Amino acid sequence: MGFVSLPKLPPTVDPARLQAAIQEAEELRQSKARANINDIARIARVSKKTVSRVINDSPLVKPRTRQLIDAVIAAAGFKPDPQARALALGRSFLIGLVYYNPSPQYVVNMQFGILDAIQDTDFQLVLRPCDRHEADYLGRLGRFIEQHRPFGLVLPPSVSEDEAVIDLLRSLNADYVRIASVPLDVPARMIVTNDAEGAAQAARHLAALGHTDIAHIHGPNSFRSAHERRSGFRAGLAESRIDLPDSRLVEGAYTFESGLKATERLLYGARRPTAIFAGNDEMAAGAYVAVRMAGLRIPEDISIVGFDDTPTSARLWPALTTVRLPIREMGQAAARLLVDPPESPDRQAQRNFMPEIVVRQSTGRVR
Amino acid sequence: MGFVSLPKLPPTVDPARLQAAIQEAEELRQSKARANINDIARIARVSKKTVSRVINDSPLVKPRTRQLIDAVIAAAGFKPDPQARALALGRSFLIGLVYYNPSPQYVVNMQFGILDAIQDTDFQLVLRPCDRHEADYLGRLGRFIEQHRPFGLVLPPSVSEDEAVIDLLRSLNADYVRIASVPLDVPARMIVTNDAEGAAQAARHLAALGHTDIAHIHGPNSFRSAHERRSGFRAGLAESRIDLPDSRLVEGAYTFESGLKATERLLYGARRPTAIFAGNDEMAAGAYVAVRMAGLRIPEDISIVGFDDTPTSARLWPALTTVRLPIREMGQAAARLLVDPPESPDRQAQRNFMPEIVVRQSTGRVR
DNA sequence: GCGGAAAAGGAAACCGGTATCATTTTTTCG
DNA sequence: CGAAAAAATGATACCGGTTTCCTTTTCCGC
Repeated sequence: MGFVSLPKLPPTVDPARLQAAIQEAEELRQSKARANINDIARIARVSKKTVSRVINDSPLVKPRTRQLIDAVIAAAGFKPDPQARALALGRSFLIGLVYYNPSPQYVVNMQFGILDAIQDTDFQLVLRPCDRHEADYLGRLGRFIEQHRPFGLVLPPSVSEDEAVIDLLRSLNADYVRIASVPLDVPARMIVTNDAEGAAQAARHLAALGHTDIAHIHGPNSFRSAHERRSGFRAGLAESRIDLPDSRLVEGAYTFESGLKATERLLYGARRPTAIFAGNDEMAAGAYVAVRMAGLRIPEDISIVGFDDTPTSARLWPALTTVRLPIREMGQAAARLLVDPPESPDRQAQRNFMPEIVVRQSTGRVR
Repeated sequence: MGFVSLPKLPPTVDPARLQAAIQEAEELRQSKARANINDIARIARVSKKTVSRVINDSPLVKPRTRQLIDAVIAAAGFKPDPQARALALGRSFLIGLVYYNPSPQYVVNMQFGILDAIQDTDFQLVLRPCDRHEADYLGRLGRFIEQHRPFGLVLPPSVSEDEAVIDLLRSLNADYVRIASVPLDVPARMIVTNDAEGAAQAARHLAALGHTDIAHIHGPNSFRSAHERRSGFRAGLAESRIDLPDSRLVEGAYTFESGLKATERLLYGARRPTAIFAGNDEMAAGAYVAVRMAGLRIPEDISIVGFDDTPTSARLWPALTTVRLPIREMGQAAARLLVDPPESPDRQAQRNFMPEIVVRQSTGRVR
């Protein structure tokens, strides 16, 4: 009769030794403010390199050893010092958010998104606003990167389209993720929003309400999003055979004031449009003021649509019909792309975001 | 005849040696990505400790030596590594902004203020939003501090009043500056705004317009600012012998929605007030919507005053009369208090800020 | 010119991790 | 069973600064 060959059990750590080590680790925790890797190594009776391997999930540690070290780490409440790791690794645990001066709502949402993603990790979010009109804005950014060696950078729209910035980052070998309305880079470095489709939805909505005389206040021509939104809007209108002549286009700067001025131009032109699609909510807010100053009503006299769905839109009266961009989620996805290891399933996370129209009270049937 | 005793010239560094060192430093700059303190020491033919002394402005370095080392540092483009300094010093160069979820406008302004102050320094701004309603919010904050040993923390109103947070910071020996409407701490750790006086200005403005039937939507009772603004407003009205009975007070939450709800309560009460003072701009924006939904006009039927002067106020229509709080400047002052050495003249900078009323179009004479 | 104090500077350890490479242990297999 | 191969671990240097403590210079009055 033969012996059944039992599957070999993984050799387990000597319980007595484990207990003793845990005991010692807990005593350490009481006495000393903060355990370091040497303490852990001493208590577990291994070298600090082995502890380092455990910390970094190296596969070269025997399960038995790992179990012991993990127990000691937990009992001692040890957390590796980010500063020391940063020094040794030659890169810090900072995630930089680089932005020009967009609407506060937008930045704040993006910030929250990134913070969601790095919650409870060693990563920290640092803010790097920069002024494109300042002569040395690239120098500033470059010095920051050389000095602090951030783990990665998130580039929201507008910065993401600045090739001078990208060239700088490449030359400094810095990791980054670009957020834009068109794929400007390899997929691993991009979060893409289909702004064109969002704008088309706005167009369909206005068309369905019977509007035919429609104007569009677009963002600066140097912004890809302005392009995408304009052409998407035009395409959406074309589906209903509505024309968007150049005379119905006004360029704004994505700011409240520019929206106000642009709307005034539209209102006092030859024929007043019955609907205005603003390139973002800020400009839509400006349009509201211009319309009111002209003594007109929203939406009875004129319908207005925005883009972004920042909290502003719900604060306006009547509440603004707008195209929702999931900014927070996008920030989260961008940060994950930086932070999660490439083979991680999270790394496969959403990289394409589809805007969606949110119908509120600023649009109505044409009279 | 006596010799005129000339003031002894400080011994100057040997020009030849200086030139040679600068030359060498510049070559280094070309060749190597990044100079470190050892390179500087070698080129200047001093020990790294002496270089360290120069970096840290120690008075124990002879002017001649300092001149030489400074020249080498400049020629080599050397900047000490913040990570390494942080490790050695046991504290990082991070300034943490800890906040609950206030209005985005407020946070963004505060962020800009802090960034103004740490511009071109090694300090970085990191964001630490926290949710007071989460069970472990103190634990999270504590772990952050123990792990990252931030240089200092800025606590805007509301967090600044949370004694549990303060106790935690004290126990962890963390440096902080509190921003609040009353002096809660030693002057070196406080930025104080006189909210009561700001609210009194609002009261005087409304009184001057002939209003006597006035309501106030105040912030949560747990906020000092709500207290200060309410009592300041009441005192300001009292100067004109106008009463602010408890029946004219409604508690809000400093949010848009709460402002809307509170205003509805006021409008549908027994007698409609002719003016409403909202505790902040967000609630004022909510009041606008409630007033509009009730079919009333601003300011003809009802005057509205806000507080903070966030960008929102100018985006409303009609533009909101509000009390301006110099949030950005306050953030700047708070960061300076943390960053500038105590004996620095900047440290004597403004610590008390006086709000100021900004009259726009949302207030008018009572009918 | 000399002794002693003060000023200036340096050697080596340290902060808390990681990397390289050699060494020890374990496994595999003839 | 024993040798070679593979796996696991450790000794030591290193990242780039600061600190401790000791040595050398400089300055001063006599």
